[in-house]
Formats: sequence, C-alpha cells, structure tokens
Amino acid sequence: MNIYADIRHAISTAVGQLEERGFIPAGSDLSHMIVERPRDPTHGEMSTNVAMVVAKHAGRPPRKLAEAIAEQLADDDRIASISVAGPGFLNLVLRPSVWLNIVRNVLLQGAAFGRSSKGRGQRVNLEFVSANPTGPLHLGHGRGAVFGDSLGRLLEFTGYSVTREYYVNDAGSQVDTLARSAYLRYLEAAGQKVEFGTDSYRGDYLIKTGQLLHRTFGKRLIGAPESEWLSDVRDLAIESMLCLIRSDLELLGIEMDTFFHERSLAESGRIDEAIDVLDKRGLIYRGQLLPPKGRQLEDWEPRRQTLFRSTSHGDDVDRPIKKSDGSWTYFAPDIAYHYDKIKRNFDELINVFGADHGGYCQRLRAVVSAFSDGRARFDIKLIQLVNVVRLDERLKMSKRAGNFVKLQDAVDAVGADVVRFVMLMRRNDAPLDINFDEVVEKSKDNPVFYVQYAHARACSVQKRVQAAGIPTSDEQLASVDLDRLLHADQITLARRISEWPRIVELASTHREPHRIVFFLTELAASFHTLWARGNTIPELRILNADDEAGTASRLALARAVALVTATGLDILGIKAVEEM
RNA sequence: GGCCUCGUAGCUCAGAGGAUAGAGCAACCGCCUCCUAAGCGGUGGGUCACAGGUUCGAAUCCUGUCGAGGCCGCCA
Repeated sequence: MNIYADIRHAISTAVGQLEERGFIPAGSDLSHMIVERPRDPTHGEMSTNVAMVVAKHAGRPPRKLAEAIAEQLADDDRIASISVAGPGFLNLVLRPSVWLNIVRNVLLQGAAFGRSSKGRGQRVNLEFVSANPTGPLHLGHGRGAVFGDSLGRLLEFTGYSVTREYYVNDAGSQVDTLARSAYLRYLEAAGQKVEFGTDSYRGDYLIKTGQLLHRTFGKRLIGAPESEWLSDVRDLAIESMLCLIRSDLELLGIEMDTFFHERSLAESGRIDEAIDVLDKRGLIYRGQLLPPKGRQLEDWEPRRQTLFRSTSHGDDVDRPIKKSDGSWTYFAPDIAYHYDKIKRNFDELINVFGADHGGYCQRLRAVVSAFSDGRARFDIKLIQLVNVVRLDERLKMSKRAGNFVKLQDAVDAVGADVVRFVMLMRRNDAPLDINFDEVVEKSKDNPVFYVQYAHARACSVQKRVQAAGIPTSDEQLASVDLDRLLHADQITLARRISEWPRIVELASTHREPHRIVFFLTELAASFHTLWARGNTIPELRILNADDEAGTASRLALARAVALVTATGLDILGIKAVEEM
C-alpha cells in the first residue's frame, strides 16, 4: 500500500471527472504530475502540482483549476483539508487515521510491507564485481560488489527476477602473468630461491597456490620449459584465485548465480560467431584509426586493423577488435559475451563497472544496441573510487602498487555490516572516502550505529513488555486502537513509515540503493526524536504501566519502526541487531 | 584534443522540473530520579562553479566556459 500512489490515483480520477463534466477538455497529460511530501511542513502533508501541469491544456489559470480539483476531492474521507497555494499547488492534509492505518498495515504485512510487483517478473542480468582472477578483492571491488548485491536485492524486492553474474577474465595475458607468478611460488615451495620481477604478482596470497602446485605436481615442473607447464599452472592458479574471491564475497554475504568464463567464448568459437553477426550487418571493416590527440604515444605507428563501426550506434570513434597480429583485442570477447547475454533473453542488462571503465561504456552500448537493434534495455552503473582516509592521509588504491586495502582486512577490522552500510552511503557515481576510525565509533557520528540503535531501542521496549507477560505479537498489536497516537511527533513518525513504499519504488526505478540508506537514517531520527520526547512528556513514553491501552498503541508504532528498519537493512544486506 | 563522471554550508554529502535549497559533522548553548543520553532540542552558517537558453517555475533539462577525477590503437 503506497498512500502517495493512492492519492495520486484519486487526483487523476478528479481530473477525469472534470473532463467528463466538460470543465476542461479531455486528454489531460498527467505524466508530469507529482504527488510528494513538501519540504516545508506548512505546505501540508502532501502536495501536488497537478493544476500547473494541466493548466495549459485546460486553458484555465492554475489556481482556478486547483480550486475545481479541490472541490472534486472534497468527498474523499481520507483528506482532512485541502488548500490552494502559491502558483497553484494543492496542499493536502490527511486524517491522522490514514497514516495510522498504514502503521497497522505494516504490522499485518511485516517484511512484505513496501514489496511490489513493479518489475512484473522481468528478468534482469546483473553483472558486477568481475574482478580479474589474479588476487583477492580490494575495497574498490568491494564497493562494486556491495552495490551490485544490494541493487539485486532491491530489484527482487520490487518484483524483478535477478541473475547475479560474474564475468571471469581468464583469457588475457594477465592470467599468464598470474601463472608465472604462481610458478615462482611453486619453485619456492619446492625449496628454491626465486626472484620476483616487476611484472609479476608478488602478493603473498600466491604462496598457498604455490604449495598447492607443489602438492599436485611434485617436482615435475621444475626446470621444465614454460610451454609445458603454463596451461596447467594457469588453470590451477585461476581456480585458486576464484576460491579466494568467492570467499571474499562470502564475507559480505554475496553469492553469485553465474560465473561466466571469458575463455569459454574463444574455445567454443563464439567470438567468431558474434563478430560474424556484426559483419552481416555491415559493422565490421578493415581500417586505420587516428592517433589519440593530446596524448603522447611513443611508439605510435599507423596500422590497419579490423574495426567495429561503433560510431553508427552512438560511439564517438570506431573500435578495434583485432590487434595488428590478427589476435583478438580485449573488446572482442566482450562483444561475444554481450551477444550471449542478449541471446539468453534477458529483459534488461545492468553492468556495474569501476570508474576506470568509464571510457568503455559507449562502445558496449553500441554493441548491445547493434545486436538488439536498439531494443535491449542496457544500463551501466559506474562505481567511483574508494579512498581510505586516516587523518590527512589519503591512500589511493592501486592493485599493482601493493599498498591496496584488502576487502578482507576491512571486514576483519569493522565487520561486514559496517562495510556494507558505508559502501552504500554514497551515490555510486560519487567518490567515497572511508574513515575507519569514525565508522567503528559507537555514536550518532556513525550512521550504521544510529540506525541499528533505533532498531535495538524499539526491540528493547517490546522485550520488556513481553517479560511482563503482555501479548505483543504483530497480529495482536495490529488490532489495538491506534487512533490515540495523535501527538505531532507520533504522526510524523507514522508519516515517515508510510513513505517506505514510495522510497523503495524510487530507489528501484533509479537503481539507487543509497536512497534506502538515507531513508533509514531519517526514520531512525524520527524515532529517536519521539523517544527523547518521552523524557519531557510522560504521555509519549512508550511504556506506561498505568495505561495499558496506550502502551499497546505506542508499542505498535515502535514495532512498525523496527519492522520497516529491518526490511530496509535486509535490502542493504545488513542484519538488524536487537540489542546493543 | 576527444569521451565519461562530477562541481550544493568550513568539512562529508542528500535533493522525481516546484514554493523560503536540506541532513550529518565541526562551533556555540541547553536536556538523564524516569522505556538504551550509543540519544534529543536550539543557535549560527549558501552567488547550488560561472554565463546564456528552454518555461508559469531550473540546483535539477540544453549549450558554452572554468575547475576536479577517470579513460582514450597491438593492457585487461
């Protein structure tokens, strides 16, 4: 139940009635109508711009139109008062019982409150993380992982069917580098002294892989030419890195549905197949690219290459799919990969990429557009950098530099819930600074605890009452008289709770899980406010032994807060704590 | 040079084309005999980078300028 949608519907109906009466011509376009909570509380509890949207079409001044619509709405028993303001806003105040009934609904629906079927079961392919299988995940990967997973939960909550997919880059030269590095660790495990070049992965996470190689192959690979061991070592090293990555993801409660291996594309001839499809559409040609301007390439020479005419699908320059030696570029398997996604018949593709892939978006859009004749919905969410801030020090993470912060270290330090929450506090396209000192603070400076604390407080009163033997199941609370919750702070809280379905819908539509975080913080604030008010106004204290009926209704409100908070945290992939 | 993402309070950031642009932090002043003070209330703080345009109305949409970060053929 979304009260904003309900009232919006009532207003649409009112406009329809005015059309029927001939007050305004038929065919009003209400697509720009907004029904929202005004920022300024003196503008009522709900406001709409409908009169201004329709004014031109209606050929009447907005204020006159607003008055007519207000008249139509006069019989609606949900509306306590309605007024015309400013250039033609309609400001509504609803009867308190409307908000309180929503609270009752929360108790009846529990975790299902706010759930919707907006997505109508549409199948979404959600690709995220997709980090190269050459080492453990760092914080930057973690941000993409948390974002992707929470977005998946959000979409599922709103009626989509989500496939979480990880694209494993196991075919490029970086996995050969991985294999050579693992081989060095293997020699080390066999008791040899080795030296690591600058072009190898020197992280100690490969030590175990080296030992595993030693256990598997014994001394057989020592001194053998690379051509004899590379492929075996590579396979084992990749598998070992994927284990590492999977366990990193597990730390955050993330489980992928599909690991799609790049190598499977070349092996099954699917790259040729995909390029063929493009070729038949006249999008593949041999040609020469201009050198990038404003940037010095020392060894630049003009070369003829096989190119994809991405410019005919919105890209700003055509893209090479083959190197001059005739082998595929990185782009070619990606083309095949997205061809495969489209053939799997998803209604929508969403890719979660790191910011360094920004320059890659347009050509991928061109690919998807070319394969689907512009019909497939395709969204790329770029995840900006994560900086770890400690005092004035900002350490940028770079995988090769070795001074990156491992995801696992962060989770060990502050816990998975805190890591997840912090990662989701910013829009995905804004850089994120994490101050680990602040994030473990147990105060309102730390939004994780602020939200958790609200939930814990709400739970604590319930436990006390339960201990006293008073029944407090959600069902029982749903049947108590809520209409006695008439204090402004109580109604404010009920209103806040009522916004939840709308927030969920907005977050889902925009694919922005951070909106959930902001809502939960505001909900917690409203609850803390009411709670503290109980210190000065005894009637607002939730528990009052002399007033059982009042206690039950206030408890119902608190329980609704706990339910919505827990539901919201669940979308973020965070456990709500009951005691702190 | 081109492309991408941005530019909002001292700091970190929200902001479905709507009204006098909001939080939190930091600063200052208050609130525990009493449900978790891990909390609450109050005060101060703004040329929404800049300039045009679109319209009843722009932080939001369009164009340009400036600034930050990211990316730009045989790396993935």
